[in-house]
Formats: sequence, structure tokens, C-alpha cells
Amino acid sequence: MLANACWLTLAGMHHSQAPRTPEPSGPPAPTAARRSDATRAAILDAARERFATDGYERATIRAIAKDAGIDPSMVMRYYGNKEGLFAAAVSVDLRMPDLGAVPRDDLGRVLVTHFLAQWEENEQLTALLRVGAANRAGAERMQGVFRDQLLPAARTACPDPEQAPARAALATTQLLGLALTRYVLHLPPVAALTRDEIVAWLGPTVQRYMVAPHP
Amino acid sequence: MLANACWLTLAGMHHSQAPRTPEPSGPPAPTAARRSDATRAAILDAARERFATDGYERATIRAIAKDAGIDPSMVMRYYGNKEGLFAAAVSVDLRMPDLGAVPRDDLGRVLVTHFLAQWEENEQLTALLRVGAANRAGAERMQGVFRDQLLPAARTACPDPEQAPARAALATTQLLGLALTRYVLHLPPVAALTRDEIVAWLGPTVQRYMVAPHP
DNA sequence: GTCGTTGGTCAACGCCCGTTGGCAAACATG
DNA sequence: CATGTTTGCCAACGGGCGTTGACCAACGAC
Repeated sequence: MLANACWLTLAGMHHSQAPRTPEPSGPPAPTAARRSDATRAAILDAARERFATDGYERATIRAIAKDAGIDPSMVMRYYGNKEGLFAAAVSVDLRMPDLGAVPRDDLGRVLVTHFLAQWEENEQLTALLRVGAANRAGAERMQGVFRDQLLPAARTACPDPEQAPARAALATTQLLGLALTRYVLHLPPVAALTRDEIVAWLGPTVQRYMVAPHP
Repeated sequence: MLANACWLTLAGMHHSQAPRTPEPSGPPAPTAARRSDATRAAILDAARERFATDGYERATIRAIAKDAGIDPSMVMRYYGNKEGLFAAAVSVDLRMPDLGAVPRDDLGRVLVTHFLAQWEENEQLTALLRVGAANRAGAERMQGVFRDQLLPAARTACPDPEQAPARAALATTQLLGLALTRYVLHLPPVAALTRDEIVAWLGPTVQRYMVAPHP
């Protein structure tokens, strides 16, 4: 989950910590529990919330540290720098279902329902969207999510896999537009829609983008 | 155009300038030409570009002034503060056509075509989108554009004007999602689409959101 | 008990930001 | 030419930022 911690530059992780215990062949835990795990988790929680509500620049390390109840220098020790913190705090997993197993006529509804649920239970998605709009590096991170998670799923659903990138991208325009207007801009008429209304309206759109013949 | 210059706080415009010439009943020009108009325009141009490419926080007054070839203090004198500069630089006019005169079956294609053209010839739209995603005040500004420009246009096009807010909002999710992925995130498969392809794919979507019966 | 390791605080550095006020040149007006 | 206004530059301010390194307390192994 912390695999790609170096995100914009390659300079981060000066204070990276290796696990202490050299595997005494005891329990099968690959990394031992550290005494500071609670603090680390508190930092990540605070960071996720700040990044989601304030965006990258306005989410200061000092504010995140204060939210977590510790000193700003702890953030630096555990995550190297601000970029490392963002990389550690925001590791999006869309939990894409197996689209091959979904009845073809339900694809649109299933996708919209899935994304609505993901977005409302995981504030990392809003954080990533905000930073993606603010930052070139954030935009590249979003491209990575599209490439590594959405595209493979689309390939299993599209009739012609060669069309998968375009079709997945079209669906993404609709789904990200919904997220932007509803969770970031808070456009009143969008925020007022119920989930069922959104699925009823957007489902056919995504359905068409995914499987309808090229217009 | 500079009407609502005070944007976030009410503190701006300390150095607001009134026109000097007290209307000598000469030419019908309401405000006389100032010697500094070229500089003012250069500042606004540089500000629009910086806000569009860097977003609000990273677009510094110092960088904008350097781009315009003048001293940062000039920006303060002419536009009060950073918020005043943004308000002056970004005054979006979507130039909405009279949708009542558009054949009902062409509504979707006309709207998508119009937005594509607007977006590609006016970098203020990208600037506003970036700031809207970064900033609560920016988001409110986008809400204002929706309320004052999109909604009135939608009322003349929707069969039932009572449904206009929801229908205009749905169309906005699709159009802003396109702008976000194409002009901000630069998602490769979206950037690769031609304008005609976009119109062919998104036109029916917007058409349905605007006039199709409630699902 | 002793001592290395870990968790955590504190004070500060250097930088860049928005912003301010003073001053010099260019201009306009009589 | 003399005077007031506009245009512009310069140097600085106060503050917040990311970041660093010294220092202390608690813990764990032997």
C-alpha cells in the first residue's frame, strides 16, 4: 500500500524506517507492530481529511499535525516530506467488481451505483480529485488510477477490447463530472439528487458509453 | 464586468480608482482611457494564464507581475489584493445562445459544440474550474455561473421549466466532467478524442438530460 | 540497573508569500 | 515654467510555510 511512496520527486523518505525485528521466525506477521502505529494512523486520518477538504496547498503539515495531536516534525520523520505524506495518505483502491460477471444490460447501473458508494464512504477519492485538479503531479496520479484500475476492468466488459480506452474514458468523464459537481463544487441541484435518481439518469449514459455501437 | 470585485471577503479595493475625467460631455465613452490601460491588460492576461495553469494558490502575484513585466506592487495598486485580481481576471461569460430558437432534436449537439468552442478559446474557463475545485469561494463562483447563465438558458429549453434546475445540473455534470478530464487532468484517451467524436458521443447524453422524459 | 532504540517535543532556519509605503520619473494642466 | 497627478520601482514588513536537528522521556533487552 505504501509501495510508490516517492511521488513527485525522488528525494523523499530520508527518514524511512525499516522494521526492527529481524523475523525471529515467530508469528507470520511480515512487519512487526510498532508502538507508534496509533500515531501514524492518526496522522494519515488527519491528512486525508485535510487534503479532501482543503486541497494540497492549503492542507498544511502544521494543521494536519495539530489535528492528529502531535508535533509537525513527527510527520516529517514518518513520511519524509509533504509529498510522501500525500502518497501514503491517498492510495486509492476503487475495488472494481468483475465486470465480466455483470449482465451486459446492467453494466451502467452497476457502475454508477458502485462509484456512488465508493465516493461516499472513502474521502480519499475527494482528496485525490481535489489534488488532481490543483497539481500536475496529482493529475498524473489520477491518470494512474484510470490506467491501472478502470481500464483493466473495462477491458473485461467491452465487446471490442480495442475500444476499451475510449469507452472507459467516456464513462470517466460522466462519473468524475458527477463527483466534481456533487462532492467538490456542491452544486445545489446535483447535491439534491437522491442516489436512485442519479443511477436512473446516469446509468443509461454509462451503459451507452460502455457497450453501445460507435455512433 | 468588474461589478462584483469583492469576492471572498469584503475588505478588498483599498486603492480603488475612480475615473478622473468628470465627463466633459464630450465623446460618449463612460470611462476615459487611462495611460496605464496597457499595463492593466498585461496584468490580467498574465493572471488568467497563471490561474488557468497553476490554480489559485500556486499562481503568485510575484509570478504574475513578472510575466506582465512590472512590479508586484502595481498589481496591488490596480486590483487591491489577490482576490480582487482574480475577480477582475476571471469574469466568465458563456455566451449562451438562445436555446428556444434551437430545433429540439439538435439541443444536445448544439450545447456540446458550444461548450467545446467556448472552452478552447477562453482560458478563463479552465482557470475558474481549477479554482472552483481548490477553493470554497471558487466553488461559489462556479455556482453563480450555473445559476445566472446556465439555468436561465435551460428554462427556455426544457419542456417543464420546473425541471430546469435538475436537467441543467445533469447536463453540467457531463460537460464539466469532459472539461475536467480533457483540459485539467489531460486524461490521454479523452484528450485524444476529436471534437466531432465528442459531439457524437456526448450530444445524445445532454439531449436526453435536457428533454427526455424523467426515467 | 544499564544502555541502545524508539516516540515525541521544542526552537529555530531559510524561504517565499501577500502586502505596504516611500520615492523618482513621466506626464498633464495652468 | 510650475504644480499636481499618474505610473512605476524599490526595499522592506510580518507571517506562514516546509523542514531540520538538538534534546528529553519512555521503553525493552540483557
